[in-house]
Amino acid sequence: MYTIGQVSQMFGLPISTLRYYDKEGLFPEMARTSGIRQFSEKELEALRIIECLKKSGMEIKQIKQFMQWCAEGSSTYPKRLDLFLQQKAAVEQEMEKLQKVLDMLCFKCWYYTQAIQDGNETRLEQMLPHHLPPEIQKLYDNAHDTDQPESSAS
Amino acid sequence: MYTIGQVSQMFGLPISTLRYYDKEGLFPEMARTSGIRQFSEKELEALRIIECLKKSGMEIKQIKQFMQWCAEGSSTYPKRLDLFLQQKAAVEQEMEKLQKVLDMLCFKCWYYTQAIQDGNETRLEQMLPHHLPPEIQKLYDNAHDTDQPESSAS
DNA sequence: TATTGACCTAAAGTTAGGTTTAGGCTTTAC
DNA sequence: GTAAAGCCTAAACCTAACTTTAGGTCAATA
Repeated sequence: MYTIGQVSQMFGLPISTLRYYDKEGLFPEMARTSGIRQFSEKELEALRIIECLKKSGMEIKQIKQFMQWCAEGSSTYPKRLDLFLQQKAAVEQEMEKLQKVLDMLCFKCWYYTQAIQDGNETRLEQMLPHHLPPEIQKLYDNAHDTDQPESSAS
Repeated sequence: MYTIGQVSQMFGLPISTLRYYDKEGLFPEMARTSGIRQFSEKELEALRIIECLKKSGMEIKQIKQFMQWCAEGSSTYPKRLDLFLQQKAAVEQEMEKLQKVLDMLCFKCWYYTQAIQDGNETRLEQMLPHHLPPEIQKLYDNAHDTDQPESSAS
């Protein structure tokens, strides 16, 4: 069993954040002795999951839902599996987007390296939409191939 | 030249957001005719960069700084290059963190698939910290190897 | 002529995820 | 016995990034 101060140290989270999570219902089964929170191994694992789900883009309210399912027992295994499958897909999509962002950033790094060498952007502007060096063209095209919410058809 | 409504359509962004970006100084050189904003190719590329930098975790204020450097001319090429190098490193780090998140999610998917088959978690709890199947153990270890802000030494 | 649609501004409102403040208990060190 | 540490609550406050509201201009269409 750990106090809130110990858990704060272990996870590098402010005490106020831990209390906030508790108030939001993220530790539905946490014990108390004369008002003082008792973090057990169960709450530590919950905290690991909370950090994971937060980074995966999930909101506190949905995480609360999950923690309640955990408290409800084995009948909610399928719901919990679904949730993790969903978040897995969401993170995979997020990583694809970040790869595109990275391509844009790499392109810009190349671009400004050239601009510094040339002292201006005239040569670059001439190469611009389609006459870049092959490797750079790939980055540029990937970064600029907008996957907009198309209106398409008709 | 495009109107704000056209740009809103093209990028799938609300008009209010475009006006907000303008008010925050993200289009320092945008033209107007009798009060009406004229988005040129320059502003469209700016918008692509804005979306990229935002996804890379940068705040509006910092993006404004960058846009001002662009308006200042060739003397700011080195600053702009630095900024992109920095953001590139930030995104690479973010992707590493997301990979860890993904490992945790994959582990949990496996875990609940097993739990559903077994009907309970007793078998899983016995395997738990170190006796998981090799592939799963990797995921678990990677997800649980906390890179906390250690106090270390002494 | 009047009404519709697309643009404009300034200012107030919203939301999530915390953080801070103010006041209070309880236990251990001097 | 008193004061410093560590715990508690409720409620107010904060920030970023938008969004909404209220009121106004202007051009083209019915």
